[in-house]
Amino acid sequence: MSKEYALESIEVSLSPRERFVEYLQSRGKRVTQQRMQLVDRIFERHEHFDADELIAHLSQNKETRISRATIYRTLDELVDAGMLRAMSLSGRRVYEHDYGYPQHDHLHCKSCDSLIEFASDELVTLRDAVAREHGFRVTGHRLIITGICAPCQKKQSRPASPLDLV
Amino acid sequence: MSKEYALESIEVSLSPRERFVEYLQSRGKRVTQQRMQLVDRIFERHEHFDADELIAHLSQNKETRISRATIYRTLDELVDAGMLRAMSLSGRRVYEHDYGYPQHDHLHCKSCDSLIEFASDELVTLRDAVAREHGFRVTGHRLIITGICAPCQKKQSRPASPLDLV
DNA sequence: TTGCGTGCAAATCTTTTGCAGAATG
DNA sequence: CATTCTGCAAAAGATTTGCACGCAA
Repeated sequence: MSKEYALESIEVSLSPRERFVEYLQSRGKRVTQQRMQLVDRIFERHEHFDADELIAHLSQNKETRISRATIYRTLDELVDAGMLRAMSLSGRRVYEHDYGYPQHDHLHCKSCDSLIEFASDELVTLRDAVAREHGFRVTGHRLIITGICAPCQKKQSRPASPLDLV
Repeated sequence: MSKEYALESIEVSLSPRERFVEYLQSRGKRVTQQRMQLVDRIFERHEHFDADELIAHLSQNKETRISRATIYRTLDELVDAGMLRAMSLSGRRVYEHDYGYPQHDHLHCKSCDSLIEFASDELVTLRDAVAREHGFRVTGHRLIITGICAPCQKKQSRPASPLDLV
């Protein structure tokens, strides 16, 4: 998974933890240890991750050993809360921050599987224009540009993953 | 899955079947009944489909009963041949024609799950500009705009599918 | 105290794979 | 005739679910 960050984070008034607590309470859901450990862990640093990576990291520490089921359930809640975005890459669900982080899209390298972020206002303008033509009410979008990143071009085309699924 | 077509098909010199045969032969692969029945069926009409829909359709006819495994294997070959494109929507792999059909992107309605196609040259220009800035060599892209389509807006927001996964 | 949440294991769902027999070149 | 393909069933990988018990409110 990518370790490249292309963008600066943006200012938010509540910490991710506070924001999640607010969300849970507004829905009559409980503020549990597991949920708190998960938000903390997830927003500790900005990177793309999947459920397995999260489980692997958390289970290193005896204190934060959380079951698979709970992790999947909590990830869904964070998506509902609008704090995470999910996309699927090669059949696997990948998450990224959607709280305290600006709208952006990705360049996906087929060779090393890294994700490079970029932001484009023009894209949003274009998107809205297309939607308007179709009487479509936009709630979001996802653009993934696939190809080979600069470092991999130098390394000379290494075999890419078999299925170029996005 | 969507039944809406937004674009006109484009002229191609070989029929999908001929094109696939050419591909198979160029790779020393065999032209089997199953493969031929599949290309025929798939290119019979332009729509988005997944492996299950294909299996369901084909097994209605005793003559074209093809095993799941062969269907998956052939879909991969058609993708390799550049005749189909795959994307994943809500965790399921969905295919569409990439032969005899122009480059395009989609509006995806969260309410009725339909896919509406649109083509935009500007988008390609924008894509190439972004990639150039990053020294990225583009091989393709996928843009999915999510929201609510015009018909669904009228029907008044019906509950959307739980996971807005793209 | 009253449920909601968690962990566990089993169940699902989708796609992949090993292998023996069938079909193609 | 030599292989490649296919079908079957089992395997694999990811995510979901039922249920009994524990914990938050």
